[in-house]
Amino acid sequence: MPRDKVPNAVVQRLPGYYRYLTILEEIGLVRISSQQLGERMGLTASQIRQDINCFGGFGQQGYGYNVSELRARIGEILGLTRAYRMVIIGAGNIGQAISNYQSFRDMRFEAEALFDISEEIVGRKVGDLFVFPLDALADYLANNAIDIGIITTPKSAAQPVCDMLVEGNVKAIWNFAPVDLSVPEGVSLKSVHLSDALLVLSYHMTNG
Amino acid sequence: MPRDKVPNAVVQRLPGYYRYLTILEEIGLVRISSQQLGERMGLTASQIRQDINCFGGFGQQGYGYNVSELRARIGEILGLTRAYRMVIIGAGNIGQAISNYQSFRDMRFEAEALFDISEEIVGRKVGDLFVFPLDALADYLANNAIDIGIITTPKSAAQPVCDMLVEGNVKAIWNFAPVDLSVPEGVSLKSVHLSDALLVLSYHMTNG
DNA sequence: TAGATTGTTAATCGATTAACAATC
DNA sequence: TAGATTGTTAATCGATTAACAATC
Repeated sequence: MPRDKVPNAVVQRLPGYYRYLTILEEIGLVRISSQQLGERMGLTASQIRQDINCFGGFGQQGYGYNVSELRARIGEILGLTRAYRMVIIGAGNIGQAISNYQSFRDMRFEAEALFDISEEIVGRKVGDLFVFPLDALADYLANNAIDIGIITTPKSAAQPVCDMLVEGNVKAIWNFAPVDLSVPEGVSLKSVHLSDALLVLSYHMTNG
Repeated sequence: MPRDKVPNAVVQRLPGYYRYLTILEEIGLVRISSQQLGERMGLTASQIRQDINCFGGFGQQGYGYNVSELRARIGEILGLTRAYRMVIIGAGNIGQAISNYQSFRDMRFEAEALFDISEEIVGRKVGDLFVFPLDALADYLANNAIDIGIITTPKSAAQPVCDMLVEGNVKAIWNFAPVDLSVPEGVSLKSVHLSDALLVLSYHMTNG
């Protein structure tokens, strides 16, 4: 039912919808109109109806949307109907932070192993996860169907690690190293440049 | 020279320009054309010229752009001509990761103190930073001109902490708690919802 | 039924791309 | 000078908003 050229702008907003609808469901709200949802999320009612209608009519005229149903549908569209297995390469601060992030687990994005090259940390545990040597990564990927590889290594290691992940049939890569990686067609890649946000803040502090 | 209604899309790309130009300068490249820069960054030459011309003509016909000069100009526009003082509220994994992030320091975004409520961590050091009790935040802000407050607390604490930061005259807030905060006019706010990126990845893995 | 609100088409706005004269 | 590449205007594309008939 999805597909059919969903505009990129809409895809980027889906996680926000899911987040808000989860909160609304938690507080026990049963129905909501595009108008009300728009006020909370800072979008126009019109835009919300347009967005949702990319995927078919989940609403009911004169009533609005059923919160739980809409949340469930958007969850399906986002692919949240199954668990995702993840490994993290780089057991530094960011790697550790991500491995412990509760909200990922709540949505069944499950980090199951850390890999690093540092003698100091290999063999230890971080939270409940073992830290394996990087040398063991290829084998691990060969024996486990990992969906997502998360790269939190320094710059220089990022592309080689990325290649190992691709070789090991990972379907998506989430990169925190401040480099732009190249992946073959068919592998999804999302790079996070944390400092970009700081630069936008300093831009706004400086100008207007 | 800046201002004059710089489109938001352009502002969002400025950190990327700065990042690429820094790399190009490091490898010793002296000049670059919009064509070449576009190939590296995955943008069209036309877009690059449009973007740069929001701020005035830094290029030279028949030659292109001087890498160092263009980088310096964009740095100025982004407000990187001075240091920014930062505090981090929440000394958990993410707070610690951010306090240690070398690339922030390189651009003179300087975290100088952590605050937390946990007895266990208050009074300790994380890297070179002291962890102060949250109670000490108001005083600290009164006695130090802090530019940026970074919130890495749990959800429930985020809005109260945000209010304290605003009260203490912080100019910008960078929020990692998974809530949408409200700040008065004049304070910049950037919320990072880390898991959104995972959801976009699972969307792409699921659909096409 | 009458009132409310969706689904959807049309109008507007903003951002990207194309084109080319200006000029180094 | 001739060649290259910018700065800038015009054309296209995509995304947002407005409007309203369909319908619950």
